[in-house]
Amino acid sequence: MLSKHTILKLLLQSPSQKQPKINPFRHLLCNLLCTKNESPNTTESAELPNWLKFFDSQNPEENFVIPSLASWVENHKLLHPSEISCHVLGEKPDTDVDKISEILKKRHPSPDKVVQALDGCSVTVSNGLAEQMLRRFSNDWVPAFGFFTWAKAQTGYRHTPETYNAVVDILGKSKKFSLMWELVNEMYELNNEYVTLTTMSKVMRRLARGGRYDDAVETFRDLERYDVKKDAMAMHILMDVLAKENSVEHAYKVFLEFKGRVPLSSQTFNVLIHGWCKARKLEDAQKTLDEMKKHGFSPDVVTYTSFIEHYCREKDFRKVDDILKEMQEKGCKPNVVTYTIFMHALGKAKQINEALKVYEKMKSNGCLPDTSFYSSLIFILSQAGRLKDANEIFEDMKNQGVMRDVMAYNTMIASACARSQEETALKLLQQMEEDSCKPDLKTYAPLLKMSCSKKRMKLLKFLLSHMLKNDVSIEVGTYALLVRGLCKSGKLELSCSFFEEMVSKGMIPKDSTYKMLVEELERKSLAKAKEQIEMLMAQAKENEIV
DNA sequence: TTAGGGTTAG
Repeated sequence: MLSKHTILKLLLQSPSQKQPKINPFRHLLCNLLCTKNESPNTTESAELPNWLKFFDSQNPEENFVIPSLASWVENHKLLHPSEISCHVLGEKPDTDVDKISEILKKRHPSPDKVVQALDGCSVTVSNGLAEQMLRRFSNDWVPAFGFFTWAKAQTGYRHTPETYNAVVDILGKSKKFSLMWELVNEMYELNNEYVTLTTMSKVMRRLARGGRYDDAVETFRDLERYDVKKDAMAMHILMDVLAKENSVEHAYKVFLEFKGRVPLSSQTFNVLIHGWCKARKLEDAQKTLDEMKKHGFSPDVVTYTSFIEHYCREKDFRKVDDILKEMQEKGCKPNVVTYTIFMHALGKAKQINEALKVYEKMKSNGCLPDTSFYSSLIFILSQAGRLKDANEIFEDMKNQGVMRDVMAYNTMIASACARSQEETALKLLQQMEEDSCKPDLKTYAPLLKMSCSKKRMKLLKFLLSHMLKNDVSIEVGTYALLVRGLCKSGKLELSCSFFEEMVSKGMIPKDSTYKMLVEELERKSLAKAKEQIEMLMAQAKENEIV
């Protein structure tokens, strides 16, 4: 029989990377156990692993699961997940995390220095702690890698494949490719089951994003060196990565090279067709479609939707109608993704009434809207200035049993910020927390922008600490936003300090950002500061070459 | 892990 403590621990573990935020079912069960203060009876406890499996197999965004959940949440005063883990499991609230963060936040010049700084700090590392720190510093490879190295040396602690994968990704993101490879090799030597397709997908994606397409392909060719199978799934991932990172040509080359060795499916062709469409190479997409048919595969809803997306991008809505007609003739039903793309494009093209007609058509075809669909709808409505309608849809999502995800919240927050409605925006941020919906960078961007333009420095400070608390790591775009925003509001000193922080993290400011700041310093005759910024920029560019 | 996600500009 499992103790209550063990049950809660099980519930609080994040089941997978795919669901970094706590599954609402788990959340709910935790609360039931905590608030009722009853020890669960034996049958329930024995059943728990099965229940967990069931919960995790449910997509929390699916429609059918939520109505009952929503009313549960209404009727029970839910604790925030962090409160559960702190108070019920008797763990200290966040002090270890804060302690390490304080050390990591100081700008150390190298991972070695980070290790030195961490040495002697009395913290016991756990897997949860490591995951959180790596998330928190995921755009900051020096402290992340330093922490990782330090943790590895702690007695009684061992990194999981997940933390290894996280660091592989962080290094790849910062284009520290040789360090990244060293780590992959280390993983494999440590345990030949540590390196998986998940690991290698990250490697391939990061290489491709860095423009190293051939290296990504080479990684695939060499997969078996790490005991990872070179199967259709791996090939699809590689092709998808290449196509998404702007080289569908490489994806096609991969297809040609391996099509005789790996079983093809409609997915193989769909990846390519989507890639060609995205690259606006319609003729090639068409050719691949012909090839698909030759191999005996009929175009499916994914295939058609890729073409629809292409015509939406071209704002050729007549062609979209043609394709929809063809789908109907072939008995291929559009789904919620198809409708979302079409509606969103019409909305963006300022044809809001046409967009709403798509919504009506979808409903009449018995296709249920999902979270993403509603988010899109809210977006186009607020873009069209129909705030009341947007708000209504946002409220209605709950009643329809559809979870409100980050995107829906982000849209609402951005819309409030665009209208300088500080209070509304912050209330939404708070509501998000209560909904245990984790904010991301896009949540904060409009808020940060607003606090810069309104010269609300206290709010800015609050937001930055809020971000840290939520493990949202600041990246180039956010810094650019802060530097420009503060510069425009005449907060030059602060603007400069963010510029400096950005460079110290190895990020390269955009020329436009740099120019704006320098010109402003010039205008205010702040020669010294200007010199400092020029020096930093030169330094940043130098680092880029190395 | 085949398709949907908003510009950082006045």
